[in-house]
Amino acid sequence: MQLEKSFGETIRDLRIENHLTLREVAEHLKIDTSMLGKIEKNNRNPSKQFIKDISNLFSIDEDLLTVAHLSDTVAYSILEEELATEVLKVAEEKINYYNKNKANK
Amino acid sequence: MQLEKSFGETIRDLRIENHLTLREVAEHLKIDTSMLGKIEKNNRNPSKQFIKDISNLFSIDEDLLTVAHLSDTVAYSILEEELATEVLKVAEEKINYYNKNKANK
DNA sequence: CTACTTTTGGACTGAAGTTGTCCAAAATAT
DNA sequence: ATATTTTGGACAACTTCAGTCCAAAAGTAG
Repeated sequence: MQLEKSFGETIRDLRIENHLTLREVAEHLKIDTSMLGKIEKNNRNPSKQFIKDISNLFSIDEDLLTVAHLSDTVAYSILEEELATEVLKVAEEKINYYNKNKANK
Repeated sequence: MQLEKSFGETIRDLRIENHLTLREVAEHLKIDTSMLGKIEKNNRNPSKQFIKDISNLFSIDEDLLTVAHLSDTVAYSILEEELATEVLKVAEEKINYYNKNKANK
């Protein structure tokens, strides 16, 4: 798994590897070229539909891109905090606690 | 550390332990009573200033409440995702990567 | 150099979300 | 029954975000 690569970098690299331009990919996905450019530069968020479509286009696992995107969002939201690592640890405990309780509803 | 307690529950419990009403605490913090009630119910976000002030009021570590709040936000944002745990793992790697690179700027 | 294509980013609009405030109903306590 | 506390709806002001359009900048090729 490509650890440090952002969602935008990931899909840009995929596009380059496939020798496509922004315009071409945007046309396939039926979105604005400028929009795609911004997503690649992490200046706009990809929608769920976008992730689904582009995964499909490049035949790559949708979960992989979903994780790339959501982890970007989470990381970015606490990047400047000294307590970031602690925050993640506690967040994980809360999620586990939530899922545990959801199980025996 | 109180794992599963949300930020709101945490400060509500602190208030009850200290035998104070919403109105009283709100007055100390110079905020609207209704606002405080909503924060305790996790229906509104605490501001940084709010966290600072209420930590001060109850003489508890500000970092503890900050972590409680931020972990709530992070957990809530990915709670419904199957991939939540994976997301947190990758987010942590991204944060470490970011901090590593910040070190040797 | 010129013509063409791609990439980048500013500007804008409407939609969606957030904050803080006020008020009144509901719940609780005296 | 009266007081107080708690809850939550409604609202305006404000911020944020998505998506679109356009033009300048950067890159490519003749």
